[in-house]
Amino acid sequence: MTERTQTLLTVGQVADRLDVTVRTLHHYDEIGLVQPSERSRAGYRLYTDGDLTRLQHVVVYRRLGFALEEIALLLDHPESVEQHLRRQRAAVQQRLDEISDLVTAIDRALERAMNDEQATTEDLKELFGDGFEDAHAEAEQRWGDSDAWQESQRRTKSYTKADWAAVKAESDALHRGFTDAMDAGEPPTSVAAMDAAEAHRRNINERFYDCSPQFHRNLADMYTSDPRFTATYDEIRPGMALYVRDAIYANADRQEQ
Amino acid sequence: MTERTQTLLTVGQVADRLDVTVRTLHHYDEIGLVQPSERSRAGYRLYTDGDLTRLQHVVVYRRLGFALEEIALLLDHPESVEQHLRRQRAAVQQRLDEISDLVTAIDRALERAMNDEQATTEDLKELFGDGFEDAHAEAEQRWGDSDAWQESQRRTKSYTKADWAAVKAESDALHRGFTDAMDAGEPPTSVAAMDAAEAHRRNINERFYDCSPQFHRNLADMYTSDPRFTATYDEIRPGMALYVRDAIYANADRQEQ
DNA sequence: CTTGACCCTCACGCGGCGTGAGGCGGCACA
DNA sequence: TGTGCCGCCTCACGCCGCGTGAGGGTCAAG
Repeated sequence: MTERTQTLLTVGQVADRLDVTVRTLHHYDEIGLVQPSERSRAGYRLYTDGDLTRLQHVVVYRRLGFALEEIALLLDHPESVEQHLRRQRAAVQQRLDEISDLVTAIDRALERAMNDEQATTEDLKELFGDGFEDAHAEAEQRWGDSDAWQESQRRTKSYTKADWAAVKAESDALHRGFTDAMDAGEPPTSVAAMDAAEAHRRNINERFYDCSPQFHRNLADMYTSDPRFTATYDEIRPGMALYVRDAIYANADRQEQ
Repeated sequence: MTERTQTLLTVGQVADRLDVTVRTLHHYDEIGLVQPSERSRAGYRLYTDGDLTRLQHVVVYRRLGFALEEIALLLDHPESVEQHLRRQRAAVQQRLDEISDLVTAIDRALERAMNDEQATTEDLKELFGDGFEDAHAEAEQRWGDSDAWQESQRRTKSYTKADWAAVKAESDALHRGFTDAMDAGEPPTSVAAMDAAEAHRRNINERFYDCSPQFHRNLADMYTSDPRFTATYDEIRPGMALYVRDAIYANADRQEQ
């Protein structure tokens, strides 16, 4: 018969042709996936056309996302290729879905990050007036070491302008809770006033830090002892600072039972 | 200030809540990504709410496909989140494209596998007549050890029904090459006959095995010495087997110069 | 005979955990 | 007061698909 003059290729040449690395060829050899049919006397791997064909198949299947072990199965049992392809298609389709979900998730995250980017000091001034910065600095002085302050800082750091707007709105609503009770002639010990106080406490819990009824009393004291807080409240309604303090105390007593 | 009564959670509890494994928590602790703020006297990891929050962020970013190292950066530099998100979106989008390419690639592969599944013996009978099986078996007997036969087997194993149909069509065309020359009164040594022989040789090269002009002579001998081959050819045109043999010899002589 | 481009064989590294092994701690129930 | 059992701890190796050297041989050209 004829002596087939095969073209035998070394690793480097094969690597170039099939666009894989030499290390990859070594690896496939090691695990027995594609072993060169021949070796030169010096031990060089020599790949025949047949080896190349097999390798080409491996490369294709790899691109289709098959694991090397599976590829070995496929090459040795060509009859099961179709089944495998179906399964693979399903798996890849699932990954596709996951990733496209992922893209929309990232998009949503981006949207949030863009629309609601961290509130700037400007934003806060706009919402709460010029005094905000000073008040904040002083509060830091006075309460910076406390757990409550630190937790508050941690939480509010990530507040967006929208969040702060909500805080402002909630704050206004809480004030209305008190003024409504006042205007209706209810005493600070009335249920309406206590409910307003409780809403206030819960809002602090929600937005800033854990505020127990006991701690709420401390706040209440501050509203009457610190003239700036007093002024802020009394500007809304004369006597409101005192009213709020008493309501908070009444509520704290109620809550503790 | 108030004693915040934190709810401290052990690894197992955290794992359940955030749907990660305990090992994952250990890992994050090891690499310093999320370290529990506290430990019990016995060394149990105890996670605070703050730890949980951080962990929650990690879990989200992981789902978005970030590497742990990147996540550490993101958590420590929240201002760069948007940039990262953009980059990540681009990367994920690219993967999405790749994978959807992959799906269509698999689909094409599936289509091929379905439409062109390996030709069955039935198909071959249909194309080449009932004698095919016997002829094949005998050929195996006679030539099974030869390189040419083995290479032929290797190649034709993956031939589809469509391939075999093409082989049949090519074969018919080659026969016509010879009969046309015969009908035109050209001798087997004519250029037309030699060209037909050369086309025949090249077709074998293409479809079955390396067929040198020298080896082609062996085939030619077989066409006249084996009555079944003779019959096959002579059925097309009386004297064709001989004509073909001579044309092949003439062509082989021409090719060798 | 040298040079430089290849080739070889170890053998470790990476990312993100999985999966034991071997040994305490904590809590319920007897 | 034991006794189970579950959960926690700390090593430490394994996995996949190679990347990346180190340390040394081979081969063709000049």
